[in-house]
Amino acid sequence: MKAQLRDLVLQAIHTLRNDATLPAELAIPAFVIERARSREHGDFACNAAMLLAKPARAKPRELAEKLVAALPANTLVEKVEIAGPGFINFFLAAGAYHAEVRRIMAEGDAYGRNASGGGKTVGVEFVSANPTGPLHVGHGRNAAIGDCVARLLDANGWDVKREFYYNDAGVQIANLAISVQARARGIMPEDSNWPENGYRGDYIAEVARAYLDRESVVADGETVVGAGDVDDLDAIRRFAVASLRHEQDLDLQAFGVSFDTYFLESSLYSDGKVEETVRELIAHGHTYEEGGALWLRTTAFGDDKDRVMRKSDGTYTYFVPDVAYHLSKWQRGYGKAITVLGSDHHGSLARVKAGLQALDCGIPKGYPDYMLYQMVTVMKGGEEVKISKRAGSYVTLRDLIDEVGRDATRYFLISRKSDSQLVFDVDLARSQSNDNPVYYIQYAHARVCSVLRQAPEKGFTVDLADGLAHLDRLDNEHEQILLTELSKYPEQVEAATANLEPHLIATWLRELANAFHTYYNSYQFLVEDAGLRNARLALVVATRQVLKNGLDLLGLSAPEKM
RNA sequence: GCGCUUGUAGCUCAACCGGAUAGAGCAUCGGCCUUCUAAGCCGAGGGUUGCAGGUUCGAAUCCUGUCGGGCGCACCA
Repeated sequence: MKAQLRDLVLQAIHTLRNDATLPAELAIPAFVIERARSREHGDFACNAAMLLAKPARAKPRELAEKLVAALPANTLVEKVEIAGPGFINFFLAAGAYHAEVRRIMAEGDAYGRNASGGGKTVGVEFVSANPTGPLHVGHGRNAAIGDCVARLLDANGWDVKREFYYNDAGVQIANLAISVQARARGIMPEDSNWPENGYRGDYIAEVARAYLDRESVVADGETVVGAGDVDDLDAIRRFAVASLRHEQDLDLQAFGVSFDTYFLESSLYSDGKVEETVRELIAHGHTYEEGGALWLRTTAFGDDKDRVMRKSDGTYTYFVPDVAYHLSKWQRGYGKAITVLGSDHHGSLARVKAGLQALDCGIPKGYPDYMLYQMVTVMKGGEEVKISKRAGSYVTLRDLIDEVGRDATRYFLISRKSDSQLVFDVDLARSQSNDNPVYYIQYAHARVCSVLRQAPEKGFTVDLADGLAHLDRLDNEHEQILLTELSKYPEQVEAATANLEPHLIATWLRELANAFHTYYNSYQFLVEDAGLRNARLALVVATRQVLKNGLDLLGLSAPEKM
């Protein structure tokens, strides 16, 4: 709808330029067509006249008059008004909304999708937790954001690859192995000889027990059997990594999130990618030696200080494989890449981007896009919760899912802008039976299903084709509001994707559900008048379809009964 | 100290990258079930958008300053 109106205004501007009302050399300003905030202002508003006023040296309202006079005739628009400082307000014909309902019915699950991605490949990297423990709430927020963004990009016609990157060989993993070994030897976290930075959670004891019992565990397509030998630290490490990867997979499965690729940091070393990256950086002359270390001149690419690549002990700092990893994304054809990252890591953005630019291999300047999210605080009974028994020092994602359910957890974690801090109120999410917003939306879906179940019981056949032929019977205010709301969905999908703001979908779905519930409470759908009845049923079935499509974008279920 | 980010109703958050009278939920108060599920609907109160300037037809939004949160400033990951 927006695009059509934009075209009309553009044509009007051209007309005015041709008849010299506007200077011929005048640049076309970046005017917007936007949804009117209030119904008195019509359906859409355009600010073109106000933006043109100054360069054309005309009064905005007079210019608006001329623009309106120059608008080509169109069946979409019923009335145009000029208001306020010079807004051009469009009132759409009822037929424009009826056409949208027919489109929803015809396109079904595809309604709201678009092809703007052109089938190009985008890599979305998210979660990327090291296998040192169960996933925590922060990983949950990361997973919810990453998964929804992936779904959004898919709905915009991108070929989406979901990727999980993890470190399976670094300092933290060594620490994990030592912790499990200590547990296997019967040492407790309270004991004086417990390793200094050891992981203290109960899950470490479970891994140790499974290792000693020679259990087998499957992770990332491989089976690892516990060797049972307390002194074989390498075997312990392999078993522990597999165990925790397996555990994280169960967490992700419970959360409804899956990946196309699990990328191991160690593979960057074994495939020579790290060495290759270092060679390239040296070859392009952006490195220097100082104090026995090899430095990268990242300040030449916008970083605030140069970074060490190879320490004086000969090992690499973590940022080198990070650059190698993102290079690998580029080489694997991810023309666009999005990395979802906790904002506590934002310091690493500049240096990774700098590293990629220093490679001078055609990677675009802003590559990759980062989505940063702030920390999550969990509240329960008015107090902050910091501990879970299993993990010790943090609240696990699994705790939340078990306590408030998958849908509610996802909704709460996705419903706020990612760069603001999030308070997860367990009591609100759980008292959920009543207050939870996700139920409110799902209930609207279930209500439509219920109406359709009731129809035959009342002796009515549901004839949607007849309904579509009688959409002009929908003339009350609530129906108008609902029709308008439905037509916004494609715009919402576009906006949420363009700005990487999945919470917009969550917010908007609530508005759609509200429009439906209000309608439901004001009018009976199953009325005697067949034309009216079928028209109303067509409208609510279209509503159900859009609710379902939106819920699906957030990875939420659309129940038929509640 | 420097950098990133954030500040909107009592609480949790929106506001379509500058638009018209700043909107929802929770909480509070008051109404609506012999009619398709009351997990719902309707109404009321509640605001100097942290503060002070600036930019212009117009600012919660952009700029400057200032105050308060969060995070980061390693030859750690």
